[in-house]
Amino acid sequence: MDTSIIENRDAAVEAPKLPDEIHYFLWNKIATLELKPGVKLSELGLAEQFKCSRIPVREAVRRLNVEGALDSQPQRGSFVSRIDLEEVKRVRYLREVLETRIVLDAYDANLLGPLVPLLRGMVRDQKNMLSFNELEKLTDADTQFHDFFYHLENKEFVQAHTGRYDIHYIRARRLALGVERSDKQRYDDSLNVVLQHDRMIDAIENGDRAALEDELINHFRNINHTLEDILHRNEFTDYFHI
Amino acid sequence: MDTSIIENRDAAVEAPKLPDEIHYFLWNKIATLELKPGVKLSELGLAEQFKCSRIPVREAVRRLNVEGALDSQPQRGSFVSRIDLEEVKRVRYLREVLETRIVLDAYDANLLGPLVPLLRGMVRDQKNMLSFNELEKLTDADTQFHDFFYHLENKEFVQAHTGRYDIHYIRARRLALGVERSDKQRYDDSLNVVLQHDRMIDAIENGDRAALEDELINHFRNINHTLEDILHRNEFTDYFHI
DNA sequence: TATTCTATATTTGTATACCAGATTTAAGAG
DNA sequence: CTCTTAAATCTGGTATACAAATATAGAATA
Repeated sequence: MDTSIIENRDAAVEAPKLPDEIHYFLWNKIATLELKPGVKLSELGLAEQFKCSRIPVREAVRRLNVEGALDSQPQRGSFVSRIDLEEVKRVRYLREVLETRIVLDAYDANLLGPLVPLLRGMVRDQKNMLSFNELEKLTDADTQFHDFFYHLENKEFVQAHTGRYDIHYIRARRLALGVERSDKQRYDDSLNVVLQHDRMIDAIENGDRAALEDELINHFRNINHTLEDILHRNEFTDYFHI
Repeated sequence: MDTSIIENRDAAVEAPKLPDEIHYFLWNKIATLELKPGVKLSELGLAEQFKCSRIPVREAVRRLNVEGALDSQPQRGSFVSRIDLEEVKRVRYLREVLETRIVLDAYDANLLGPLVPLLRGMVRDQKNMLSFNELEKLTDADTQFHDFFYHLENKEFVQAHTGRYDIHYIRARRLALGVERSDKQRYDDSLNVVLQHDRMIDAIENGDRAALEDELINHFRNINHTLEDILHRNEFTDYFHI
């Protein structure tokens, strides 16, 4: 009896399938704007790049189409989608409603008061990053600051609906926060974000629920103002849809 | 990868494609429970059914996998997914937060007061359907009643995040409201729904915002109770995951 | 009878080939 | 030099074929 081969299907760590790898690769390239909106790709070219046939490539491409990252047109090609501002606005609204509710629920459950010192420390770190002009680190710290509340309420799953995986929102946020803007713009925006965090904690400390809600809603509307500013300056207009 | 060639033309010629048709057909069959959870399909069998090759079928199947409607396992087959109760609970939470906010926003904008007679008429119609035991019509009327508020606030897009296209939530709702339950159960549940609608309008009429919010939250939690009831009776246990 | 082994059938994953339509290129007329 | 037009090229859509893994049914065995 052959007992050398132990079959343990459930515990087996499945290797990522080829279409998944291709999808992941392209999604990241698109999300980071490394592949610019409007750029033309072709299934055959991708197949050569990944040294496989068109079939696995095609599966990844079709999935990217469904996700809105690619726009494939028969007999023309597959194009990196332009950023859909309406979609960004929709996601921003969802984030305003859902994340505001989660923070306020934590507030109403009296979870936030005892955490004020911890939150102050997080914002203090953010201020230090700002003073050292570590804006990349600050962006990550901002993300962590917000994730903190999701974890506090065990509502991590909601993040899937607040733009974390939305290719349009992700690219808009990158444009708004990333290296595409000038150093002064990035510093001003980052300072604004940190000051907003400070005022949120003030509201928590003061027991001012309405002020906390206002600060939250205003905070999530930042991206609207930044995008309007970018479009007003006619920067990156070819990155956007219409 | 060539990123130098930027295609500026965004032609938009839409034609119904074979994979889309197959996807739509299967999605509906699954959503209506006509294809029962756990049933095995095969790409080749579907290809024969649709009189085409496996390629278009495969595209539809892969998309259904991403959407959670199918679970394809290599060299085993493609199985209609069982209903994921955790996913249903997640979607129910999103609906509670988002739809409650939308109705309360309309209330705060003083849009609902003048509409009380209209809302009363809708509920009166629902009561008539109930008295004539037209439960299918009543289910549609319930959907319309809720859609009314989305349209009032121009937030139709939010419906995409409140279960309208979630295959697990849709099937759970169908089990909870549909012909799978006994006539008495369906009548009792429907009566409960209509009475809840009535109490919402009462709260609007009385200017009792807190009561409106409570009724809304309670209303969206109905499905939890119904599903617990179904599982407690050991009905349709093979429809659910674990 | 119950269990194990084996040949066969089934199913998904992938490669290759071909098609139809759109685009690009280049030749030719004015 | 510009415009027209037809051939060449590129691209996604589909069909067929094969490979690898799994399931199934029947035979062989204890």
